[in-house]
Amino acid sequence: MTTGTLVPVFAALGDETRWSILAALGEGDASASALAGRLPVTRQAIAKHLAVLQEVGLVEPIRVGREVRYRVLGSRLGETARRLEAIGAEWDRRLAAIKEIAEGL
Amino acid sequence: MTTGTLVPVFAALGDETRWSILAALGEGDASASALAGRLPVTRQAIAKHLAVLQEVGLVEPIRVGREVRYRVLGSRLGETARRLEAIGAEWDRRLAAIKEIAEGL
DNA sequence: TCGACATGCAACCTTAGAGTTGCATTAACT
DNA sequence: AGTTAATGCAACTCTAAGGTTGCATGTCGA
Repeated sequence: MTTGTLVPVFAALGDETRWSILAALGEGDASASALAGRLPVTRQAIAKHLAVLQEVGLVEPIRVGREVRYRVLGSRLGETARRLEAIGAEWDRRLAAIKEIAEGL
Repeated sequence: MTTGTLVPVFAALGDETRWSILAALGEGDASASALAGRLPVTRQAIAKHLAVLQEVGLVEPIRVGREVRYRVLGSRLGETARRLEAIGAEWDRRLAAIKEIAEGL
């Protein structure tokens, strides 16, 4: 699995429209044109967003005849979540250690 | 705990400089001025970033005399991670369901 | 009280990105 | 082959965000 850098993934997840796209894809794989029918933005705008999502591995393109359907990669979301969880835990550990020191234990 | 919207948190985490700040704060609480001494950006730029991080609950201000130190809230990172994990799991469940249907099970 | 250091506020610059329109291209289907 | 519907590419607009400089305000300490 492409464990690329984490920050761009968060940047990709930091946009409401992209979450709308992900939500729409949750109903089933769909093409940029199909998504444009359901969302209040242009097909080209959606195409750009899909490119961003694909870039960070959150989505996968699948050619079906003359169209390109996209599928959400839940595993990537899970992987990102686990890495974030690890970082959060690390901070808690540090805070606990600092607290002990502060309390003279 | 302020379980505000998720997207702004990701947007906040989607910037390299802010991660630098979080990393620096990992060494211990620090003020904007102190951070400016360690990072290649202005104090004011850091102040803006800290405002953003505080806005989404990733950081907490603590007045210490005439200065304002900031502390990372690891719990917020953990909370965000769990919510993302849940979403990822949900997607995996959907994909599994779709696969079953596709295979005629 | 006065100087030094820290924060707060405001105006400004510059670029990245979200969105648009328009056109070219490719590929399915009759 | 020709039509239709999809994608791909390019240029353009506009706003928000990251960053800067400058100055005002506030507060600790000698």
